[in-house]
Amino acid sequence: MNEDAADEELRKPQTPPAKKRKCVEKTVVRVRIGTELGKEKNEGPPSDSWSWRKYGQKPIKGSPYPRGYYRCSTAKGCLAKKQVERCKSDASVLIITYTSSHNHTQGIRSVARISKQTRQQRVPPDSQDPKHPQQQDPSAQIQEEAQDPQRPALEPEEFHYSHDLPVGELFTMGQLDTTGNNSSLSPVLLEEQSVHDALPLESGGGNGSIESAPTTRPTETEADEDEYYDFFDELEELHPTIGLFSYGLQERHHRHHQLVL
DNA sequence: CGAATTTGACCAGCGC
DNA sequence: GCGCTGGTCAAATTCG
Repeated sequence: MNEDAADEELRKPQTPPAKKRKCVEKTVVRVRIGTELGKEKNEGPPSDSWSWRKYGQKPIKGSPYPRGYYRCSTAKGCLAKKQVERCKSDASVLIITYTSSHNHTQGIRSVARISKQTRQQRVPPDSQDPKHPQQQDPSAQIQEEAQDPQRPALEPEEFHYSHDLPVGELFTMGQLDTTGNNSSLSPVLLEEQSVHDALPLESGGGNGSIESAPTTRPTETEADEDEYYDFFDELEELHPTIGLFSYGLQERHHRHHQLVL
């Protein structure tokens, strides 16, 4: 009742609805997935801590893949939205654009456990079933949750989770224009880009490693590469979540190595 | 049967 | 001012 009314109010405000293309807080997250996923649908909506309801899909000019529009359905009246599309240059990369903020909180934090399972099974995240959009892609979940700037007030636990991970080598944070034209960034890297028209990126707060982390690794010999992998294996022993990250990074690293060769 | 998804139409911002 | 494009709505359809 009230919620419906509130929802209607939110959807039919006195101010223009959210059709504005400018001055919208956006956060762009790139998530590497498998390539098989896209053969049936645009993409399996990557999971995160919220429920999303799809309300539209549009073909995007210049991209062979349509863009899906999702609205947060976790809480009624939540204005959070996200757009999911595939990178036109790399179909295995999902580009998720978050807009607006959640007006609620939700704590689902079991990444470490998931990551361990993922490693053990060696099942690539692309095996997710498009029919089951939620809670399917732990790596995507991590990568998405590593940001979430639209969260109005991070709970201490969430804050710890989001910033305590040494994800600097996985994420490249930076600005990009709202067209998503970020050709200056390496296509083989998972990337997280915060586009805050009003809010500058947080560079302090102990997570400076993210920004200062290298976006590309120096050329390595095969011995170095083995050592590199061992490093991640050890990391995983120390921290399962890191291990999950390392898995993705190893994949990328290997790919990069092949490209170099 | 209710909820979620699909899909075409409509609307408004933006570039030329 | 016009056309293009992106974003949203809402009816129809599908799914659990």
